[in-house]
Amino acid sequence: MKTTVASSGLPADVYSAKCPTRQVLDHIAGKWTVLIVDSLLDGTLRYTELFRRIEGVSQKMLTQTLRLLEADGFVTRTVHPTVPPRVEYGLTELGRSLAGPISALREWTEAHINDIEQARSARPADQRATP
Amino acid sequence: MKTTVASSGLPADVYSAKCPTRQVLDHIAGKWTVLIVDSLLDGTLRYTELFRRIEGVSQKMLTQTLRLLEADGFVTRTVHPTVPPRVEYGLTELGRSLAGPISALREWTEAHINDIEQARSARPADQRATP
DNA sequence: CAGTATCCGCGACGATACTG
DNA sequence: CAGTATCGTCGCGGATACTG
Repeated sequence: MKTTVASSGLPADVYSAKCPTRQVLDHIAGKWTVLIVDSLLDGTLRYTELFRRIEGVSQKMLTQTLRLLEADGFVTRTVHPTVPPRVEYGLTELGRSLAGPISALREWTEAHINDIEQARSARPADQRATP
Repeated sequence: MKTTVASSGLPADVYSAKCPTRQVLDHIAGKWTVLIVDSLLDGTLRYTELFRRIEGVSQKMLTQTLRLLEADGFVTRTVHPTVPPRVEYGLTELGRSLAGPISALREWTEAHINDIEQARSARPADQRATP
């Protein structure tokens, strides 16, 4: 099924540099995006919970990526006006739909890591076709 | 199913900063990776064919990403010693296995672009929980 | 054709400090 | 707790030119 982009009337095509799908792919394909969306699949999490769960992320990148995901309509941000403040992040319906492919990518990586490490160590010479 | 990383004996976990799966995720989650792997799903392509198909990629990034995918064992590079040279890129078995989740991501993006653009324009105010 | 090689700007990203 | 704000760097990535 081919989708037509409503705003432009052109077909959706990530191979086209000008197609808005390309920019969305850039967002989705970020490493922090994968880890955040996958984290929220099991339920909402607070800012600090995300921060601790995703090792190596800086506050800046976590906040930045969350804002981006919010703007794209993947993530909800709920502020509880308590003191101290409590902010819950969760997935929208659209976000849950995205979480399928995203989690598949994480699972694939964890499942095939040994194949990959083996390929890296057993670096073969260039294959040369015999004419 | 939980995978154990052979080289370290630790469980595979992309949330751990030191786990090799994290680095692999970084490679896989690159935008050019998605477009290249998805392109090769239908069969081998020559360098120039990839270059023309993936709008906006520079020679440098195309070559660099191809080398990375080759080192990780996802892509084969076959040089035909003709003149002019002919270099064919294809997927390994591991690469074809990766192409499933990757293509799902591309398809999801193209299918949901209108939902996303709608979410972007209809930027709602912060949801505030009523205490 | 299928790449290297080189230069370089600029934004991604991390570290640190501060705040409602 | 959940962020901003600010600064500094580092390497991503584009542009251009050259080669087997």
